[in-house]
Amino acid sequence: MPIAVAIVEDDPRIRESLTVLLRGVDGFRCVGSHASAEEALRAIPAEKPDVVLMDINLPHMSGIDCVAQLKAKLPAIQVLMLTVYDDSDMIFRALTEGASGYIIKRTAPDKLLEAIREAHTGGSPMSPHIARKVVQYFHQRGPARHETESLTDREREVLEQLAKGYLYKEIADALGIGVETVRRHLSNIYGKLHVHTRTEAVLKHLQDHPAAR
Amino acid sequence: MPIAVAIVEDDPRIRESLTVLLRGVDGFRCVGSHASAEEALRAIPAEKPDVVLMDINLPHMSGIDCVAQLKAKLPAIQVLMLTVYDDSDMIFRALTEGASGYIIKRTAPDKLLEAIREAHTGGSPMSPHIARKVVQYFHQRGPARHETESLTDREREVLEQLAKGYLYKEIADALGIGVETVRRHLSNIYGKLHVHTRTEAVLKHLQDHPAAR
DNA sequence: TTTTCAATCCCACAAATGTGGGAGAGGTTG
DNA sequence: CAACCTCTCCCACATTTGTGGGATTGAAAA
Repeated sequence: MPIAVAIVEDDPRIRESLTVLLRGVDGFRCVGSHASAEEALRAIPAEKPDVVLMDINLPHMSGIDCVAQLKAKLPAIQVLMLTVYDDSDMIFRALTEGASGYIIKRTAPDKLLEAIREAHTGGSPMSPHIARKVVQYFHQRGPARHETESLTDREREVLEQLAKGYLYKEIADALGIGVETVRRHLSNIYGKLHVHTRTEAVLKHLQDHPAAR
Repeated sequence: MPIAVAIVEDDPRIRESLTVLLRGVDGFRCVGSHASAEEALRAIPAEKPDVVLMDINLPHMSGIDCVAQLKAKLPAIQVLMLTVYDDSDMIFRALTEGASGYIIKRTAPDKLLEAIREAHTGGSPMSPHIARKVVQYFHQRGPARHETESLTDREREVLEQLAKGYLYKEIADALGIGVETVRRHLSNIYGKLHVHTRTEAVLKHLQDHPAAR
């Protein structure tokens, strides 16, 4: 069963060469190619591709906005961003909007085909240079200080609720305890973390738990 | 000029097979292989490898702590985590501690060599499955809502300070205005963001500015 | 010009938060 | 057993934060 691929790319030459590439290789099927985000949004739901190759720089609506709308309609679809830009902001925006991978355009054909295969099997292919930008995001936020290590399990639960923005009353209800107890826990937590305000405690929590929200 | 590689891996068989692989291929040079993090920390500064292959699951000190100490001593070194685990927490901790890439162990030899090359040339090779975990981190935090768009420039400045955990007094000093003005701004900001507490506002800010902080 | 709006500040009141004290129940460890 | 820790709750007080009502200035828009 070949992988159904749709292309969204405004440059006719690139669009053509991608189509030809996909037609000429076993295991792939090109089910559509579109010159604009608007056209893609109209046609793709009917084409039911497994993977979409999406240029970022499209005439009216950007590829990023197109991903957002496409994923809203078809959550299961895998979108690979295909671009010449390696701007960090673009990368993060595309990823948060639901893109599965991010490939730079001058990637060799065999690598591109491999990327499509990987995206289809649940992977997230990224050009090494792009991946580095993503990794730098984690480097930049600095190592976890593990300051929340000294907290007890219960205290960690309280802190987690606190980091969601709940009031003491709401935390108490969520954990099935009294507000006074929440206040007591927080007091102890603040002491251990060497902070004096709610926001500081939340920031320390977020630093120690990158994945949490 | 071959790429100098050091290995940190406690399983003697895997360590040996990696060493043999690197010795047998042009363009690579194995400058050291170590069975423990402690041994690696002692020896690697003298071996001056370009790239370190680091197992995560080491006997005493974990590979993650080893990366942290290694990067502290030799900031320019590139560390590739090599592991069987694809636990999200492990991945994020390794990356924040300074690892450049993250490869699962059952990767084919030619892919592994390519990963080492990529790491050496400034890329960040990640197994597709690992990359997907990283991408999911961005998906999970959801698309930026752009709710802070309606804020004025000044209000955005205030919110940014707020998100650092400062007291109103400190924000006022930082911006050279009165506390009353800060309170007024915050009041307006809360109205626009439809929140009623400091923490909720900070969370919205962080959602709109992933890279911030 | 009139109107609108952002930014600045003041006041007052209510609500939420931070900090100190104490205390009892249950569990673990030496 | 005694010492210690965790979790639970109560009280009191100070501080910080949230909300409403004003008011002035200056710049930009109608």
